[in-house]
Order: sequence, then structure tokens, then C-alpha cells
Amino acid sequence: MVALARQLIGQLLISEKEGKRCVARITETEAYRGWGDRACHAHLGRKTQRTQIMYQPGGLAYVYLCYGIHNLFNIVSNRKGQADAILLRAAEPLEGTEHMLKRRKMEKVSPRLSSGPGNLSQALGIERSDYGLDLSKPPLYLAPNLQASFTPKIQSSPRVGIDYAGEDAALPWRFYDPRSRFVTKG
DNA sequence: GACAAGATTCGCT
DNA sequence: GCGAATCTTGTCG
Repeated sequence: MVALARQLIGQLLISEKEGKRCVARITETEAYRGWGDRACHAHLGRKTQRTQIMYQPGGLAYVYLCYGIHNLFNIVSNRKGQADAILLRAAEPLEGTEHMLKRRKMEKVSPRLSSGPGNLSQALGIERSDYGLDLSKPPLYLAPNLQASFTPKIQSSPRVGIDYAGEDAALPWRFYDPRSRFVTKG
């Protein structure tokens, strides 16, 4: 479901943790596919304790720790048995910005607040304990953008940080809104 | 049971 | 712009 990664741009991501409501508009995503994509943790049908969530029906959260420091937040995006997922790389704060600033230990808003997969997760309070959450209901869920007039201009490019995946690293499966400041590049 | 590497970020030069 | 920090996961013995 690579197409879904594109559709997610401009949608809303809402986290309601510890009574704090935060809303962010998704500005950057990357698609990962279980079959034929060496960059995906579940490529070639590999099934481990960490990746088993991706074999479940879509709409679940796949959170894992990278470099021992950062929580990366993915959305499982396909039907049962198809290990696809979409990585959220960046979003633009709309509500609850003060909570995001506090979690990030920052004083004022900058693009670094919620651009970059690790930063985004931290701003919204997403951690590994959120692994397997149903993303259709609180405390963490997705919602359509009600601003009908908003139609993001979407661009695609190769994915970031996966040079080890060989030729699969060149696939243009990164999608983003170039008009937003809250993206990692471009 | 041990070892190598990673879908990154921050701080300093 | 570059290099270090840091620990979980997967693979191998």
C-alpha cells in the first residue's frame, strides 16, 4: 500500500496522553513494503517478535527503538499477511503545542520540534509501550483533515537513512509537503 | 549467551 | 558539516 503513504500527507495525527491533547498535521511519510523491499524490517517474509505486528490487519501502531535512543512510529498499512508499514517522519503542530515543547524540553517552536521520526514521536509522547495500539481511537489515532480547502502539494523522493538496502534505497517512497517547514529536507 | 549494526539526533568545529 | 551517543533486536555459536 505505497499509495496510502501519499494519502496520509495532510491528515491529522492526534495523541491524548496524560490528559494532554495534541494534534499535528502529517507532512512527511515513507512507505515500507514487506515483499521486495530490503529496507523493511519484515522483508522477504521475515517474521520476528518485533515485526509480527506488521502481519496484522492495517491500522495498528508499529513503534520500535532505533540507535538505542529514538522511538520511530509506523502505521501498519495492509491486510493480514502483507507486512507493509508507513513511517511517519514529520508533522506540523496544530494543537497542544505547549505539551510538545515540554516533552522536547524546548522553549519555542522550531522545525526541529516535530520534524524527524524520533523528534515527532517524542513530541507526541509516543514510546515503545504504544506498540500495537489501535489507531482508530484514543489515546493515539488518525483523523481526516476537516479543512476541505487544504490540498497539500505532495512531492516524492528516495527514502532517507537506508543506504544499507542497496538498490531498494532508491525507490521514491518518501512523500512530503514541500510547502511546510516541518519536513526533514526540501 | 554474546556480538554487530541500525528507518537518528545533537552539539561542536 | 561531521562524529559521538546508546540499547534493542536479530543472528550466530
